[in-house]
Amino acid sequence: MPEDTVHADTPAEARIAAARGSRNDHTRRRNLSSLLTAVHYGGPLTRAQLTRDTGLNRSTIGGLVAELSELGLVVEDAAAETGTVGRPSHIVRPRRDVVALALHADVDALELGAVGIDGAVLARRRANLDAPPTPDDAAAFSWEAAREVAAELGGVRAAGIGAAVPGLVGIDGATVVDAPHLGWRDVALGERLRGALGIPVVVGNDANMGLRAEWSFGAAKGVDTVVYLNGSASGIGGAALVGGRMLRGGRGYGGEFGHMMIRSDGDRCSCGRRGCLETEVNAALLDEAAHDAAALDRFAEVLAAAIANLECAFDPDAVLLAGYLGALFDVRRELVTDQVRAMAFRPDAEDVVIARAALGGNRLLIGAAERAFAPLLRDPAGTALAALA
Amino acid sequence: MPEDTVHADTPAEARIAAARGSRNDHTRRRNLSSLLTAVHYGGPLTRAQLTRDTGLNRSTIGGLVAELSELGLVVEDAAAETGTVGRPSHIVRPRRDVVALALHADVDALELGAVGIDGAVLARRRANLDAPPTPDDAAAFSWEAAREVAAELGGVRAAGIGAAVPGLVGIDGATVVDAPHLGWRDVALGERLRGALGIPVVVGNDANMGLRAEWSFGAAKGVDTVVYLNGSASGIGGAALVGGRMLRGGRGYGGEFGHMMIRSDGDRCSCGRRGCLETEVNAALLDEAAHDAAALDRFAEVLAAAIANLECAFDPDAVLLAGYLGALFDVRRELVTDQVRAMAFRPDAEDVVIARAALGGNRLLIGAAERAFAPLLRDPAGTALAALA
DNA sequence: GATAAAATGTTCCGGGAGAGAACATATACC
DNA sequence: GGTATATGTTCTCTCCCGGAACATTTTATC
Repeated sequence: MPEDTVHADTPAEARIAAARGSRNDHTRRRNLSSLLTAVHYGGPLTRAQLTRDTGLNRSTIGGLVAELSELGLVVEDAAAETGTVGRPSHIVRPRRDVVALALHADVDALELGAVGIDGAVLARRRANLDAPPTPDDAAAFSWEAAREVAAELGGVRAAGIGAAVPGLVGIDGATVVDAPHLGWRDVALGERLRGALGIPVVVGNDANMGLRAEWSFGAAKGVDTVVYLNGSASGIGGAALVGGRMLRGGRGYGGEFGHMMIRSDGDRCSCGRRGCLETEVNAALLDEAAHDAAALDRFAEVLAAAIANLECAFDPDAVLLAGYLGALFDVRRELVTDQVRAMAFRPDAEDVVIARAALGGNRLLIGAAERAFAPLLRDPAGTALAALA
Repeated sequence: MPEDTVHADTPAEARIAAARGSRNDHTRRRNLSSLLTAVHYGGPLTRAQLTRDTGLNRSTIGGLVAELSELGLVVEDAAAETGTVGRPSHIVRPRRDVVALALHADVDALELGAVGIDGAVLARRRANLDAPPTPDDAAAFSWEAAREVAAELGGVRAAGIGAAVPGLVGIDGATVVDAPHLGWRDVALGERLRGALGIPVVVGNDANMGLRAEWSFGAAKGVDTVVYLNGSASGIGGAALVGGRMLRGGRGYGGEFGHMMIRSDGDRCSCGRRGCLETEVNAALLDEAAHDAAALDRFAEVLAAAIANLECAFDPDAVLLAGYLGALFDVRRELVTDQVRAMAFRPDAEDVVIARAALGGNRLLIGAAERAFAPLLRDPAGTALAALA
């Protein structure tokens, strides 16, 4: 074997899963997780539906729902009118007072929201800024805004806080490795927020969280394989969902499609290379060309080339466009679609749906909250909630 | 929401996993799977090691190993000398008479092998061809070669057969959608082989199976996130392992990095686009330039650009090069490595290992067999083996 | 060479978890 | 109002793992 053969210190995920033995109580945990996850994504569901969806026995579902109810995570309503024969089934719904906080740190604003476990944004605070925020600004704002939001909502319990940042975030979900537009390098934002708020923190790249939101409640709800491109003031962010899992990468830097080379003789990019997607189509260029049809056509073609390349690599079920790329797509929908299909080299290219993202201004808050909810969804009985005074 | 919002008919994998309830016997299945998987990847292991690795109780391991032994999947040897104090632990090893067949259909040859569950290629048959094989050729050869191999080995039991094909294979793992170099389109190879051999069949893209082999037993053993590029007579095949899972894509066509655009003003490719990696570096060009140092440098730079683009998208732990790309890398190792690092825009670029694939001529047979073994590894007690006369 | 210590195999019992049967309950339909 | 249908509830059974107690086998020590 070559000397530079790679061997993992820790076995790959698949092997960990294989290696870890399964004990009897794992079954319970998993089933509790199944139910909470089901009502999280699917909204209020009857116990009968849960029985069918999970394949578990009625009696088991009864016990599980009772436990989730005792944990204060769901409530059971009496059945509404069903329209069908037979005893009506209880309706299980996630409790709205179980929330996650979500912070979005952007170049020109800080925003914090409280998101219910049903995915609804319940309250929000925003601070518009003249200069990019420092990590201290972010922590101070979070503390203040969290207090206000908690007061507004009154007696909610939080699973944690998710923070969306325009930049590279380490695989640890805590360190902002490089956020050039904020001027942050190697910032331990996780620790900072944890210190300020005293609840679990998870930090992530904004594009990743945007896609997560769209996958959970938006235009790509439940789709297995999705490529996502977001155009914003801080460049083009990318993310991908592969087989139902977020593409993370070895260090957490996966999905940086903004620096995909799209024109080998293009302009020099801030990253040092030439013809990156982000230098070929960006906010400034689009603003300049707002009423220049030919220029818009050109940009649309560049976007189409990028999408074609990504389809090549990922063979996605859907490609989602957000921010100014979504706007560009809206005015050049046919051109983009046709170009992508013309450039696709594989069969069934027309199966790939290209669409604009759906969730608008709530997207990042929802996505960040989703990540904060994740541990609770994985282990409902073993994850503590913090009372938010 | 936009009209073209995508909604999956079947929920994404993560949601299926969440939705499917877990029953008590799943625990047993999972633990049997853990043990068989452990000895499959890790070779002979003592029961004590299995106890430590899985975290299960001694007594439980005893019962599980006994069941695997009764199923004829593993044998227990008396302990060798241990050198440590205490009663020596039994050694559990996978039984070599449990095999998978593997077929590689290439433009100029058909090859079939029998691979033990320990990953060793036990026997093989090869037929060199003047013209690309037809599906009938492949089926007839497989039948004949399987008989010979079975006779040579005497009384083995097969989990199934995996077939590696240079082309697009549908997500069903049975249909060759398009293999241009073989001239196959929409060929139900799975059915054909199943009819000929009467054992379970799984068909896959050759690059995918190559990467699987390298991940299981080769240069990327156990690494979580890997990008793989293979140069062969039938072009450049690509594959990626993302978070320990093979990148499949929505239709099964993921990882076609050979058609990634690398020079926007490049030559026209057979796929209709310009400047695909596969047209910029290929076997014919390399042969021509075999002794032209400047040309080799150019090719190395093209390869580096491709790798940089892929690192951007995937942030892999390792990049593996096989076939003529591996050979090119061997003679221009430093140039490729330096160029990739110069073009990488993110921190820690030097963490990414670029290496040549390790398994040589056994790679595809091992990878195809791995896929055939997968169902058995997932559910040792519930998967039947076929006696190979 | 006998004894102690250490590590592992083996056996048996107990507890947790879901399946399923039997019964109870609530609705629609006739 | 009675019946069919669907669901909730309760109880028992089985499966599976953990853990304790004991047996076995090796090394270390006197």
